[in-house]
Amino acid sequence: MARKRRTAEQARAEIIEIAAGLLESEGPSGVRIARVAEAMGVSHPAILHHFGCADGLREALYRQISIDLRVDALSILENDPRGITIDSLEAVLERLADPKNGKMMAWLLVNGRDPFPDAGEQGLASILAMLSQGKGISTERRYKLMLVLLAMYGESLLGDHVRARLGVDDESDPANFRRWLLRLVIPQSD
Amino acid sequence: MARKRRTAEQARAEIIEIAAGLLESEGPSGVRIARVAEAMGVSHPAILHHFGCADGLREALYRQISIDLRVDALSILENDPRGITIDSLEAVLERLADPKNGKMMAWLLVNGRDPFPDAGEQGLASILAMLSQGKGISTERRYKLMLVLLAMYGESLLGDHVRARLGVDDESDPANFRRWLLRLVIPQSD
DNA sequence: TCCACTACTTACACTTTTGTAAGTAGACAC
DNA sequence: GTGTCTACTTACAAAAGTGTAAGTAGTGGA
Repeated sequence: MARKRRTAEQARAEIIEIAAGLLESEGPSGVRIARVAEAMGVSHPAILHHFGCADGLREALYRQISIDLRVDALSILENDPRGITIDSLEAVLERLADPKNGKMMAWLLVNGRDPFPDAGEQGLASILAMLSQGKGISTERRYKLMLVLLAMYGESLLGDHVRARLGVDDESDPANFRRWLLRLVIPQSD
Repeated sequence: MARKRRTAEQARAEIIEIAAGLLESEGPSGVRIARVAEAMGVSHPAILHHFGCADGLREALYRQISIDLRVDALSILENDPRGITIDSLEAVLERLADPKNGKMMAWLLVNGRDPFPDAGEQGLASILAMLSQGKGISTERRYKLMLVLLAMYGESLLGDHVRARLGVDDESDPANFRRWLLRLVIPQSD
């Protein structure tokens, strides 16, 4: 059989990427070494070669997803030359609220994983600083931060479902909702 | 072997209850007919007898969980003789935000299930009425409702994780947060 | 060009999970 | 009591999923 040879690093990355895709498209039962190997076009022992055992792959997938979820959103803050602005915050919220994140997050949670493992607190801390405007953190401001985070994670998980129940099918509603929320918690941001 | 005989209805209810318990305590891999049968003290074909196949059980479990999630919270509104009050709303939020719901919800979502299937809109509609105070529903008020719902579902799913990241370990914090949130969206409720 | 390394293959074995066939026993009707 | 119904049992079979052993084929270095 024609064989494609990757570096170990490439292979591991590709396997995880495909496993993540299967998780999203087929649900948890798509994350099996035989299924992943099939989707990737390799034999299933090739997967075992790189991850040791089936749970090894899942473990690596947990890690990668939790990293992606964070990096994806926070890289915006780090890369915006103007620093933290209302616009960049809004972009962060958009990423946080992305329904694609929802399924991944749900998988982590239902498997008892911490969705925020051992990362630097950079992201939360900087948002916090924005909200507290250098005056030190009050309970009020912390609640605002939690509200925004929980609402956006809630949005990613079941925003579409809630809108369906409320009979809303305006495509721009999620964006409007995010903007409304930012103005609610940062009043001077009109 | 000593045999306990239930009605078909009782058996199905008991099986689902035990399966739900296993889902919470052992995660998705606990929901297998052999495991459920063991926990219930029957042979595994007994499960198949009532649900046809393994997926039949899971399907029934999806249904039951989505019903329970709703009924649990909304029965408070329906049973409170004073009608909808700030206190009863707060009790609803507490139920919505219960971490036990989180795992169940996550399981529904990661398996592509609608967490709010085909139920009467009673619950949401009555909360909506409370927020709109009979004046008809504005976008502002709908956003407030969505904010509360999404934040509380977010809380149920990962409130504890977010608090851990922010270094909060005050046990009464979730309750305080809920009260703060209600005052934020219903200003006259101090 | 040869060699070492290892990403990958095929073939097989094992375990886990699901499903089936046939029969057993508890409850209810008469 | 006798009989019918069906919730449940045991025993077996099939399938799915995982893991192992041994060998093959790319790739990079000498």
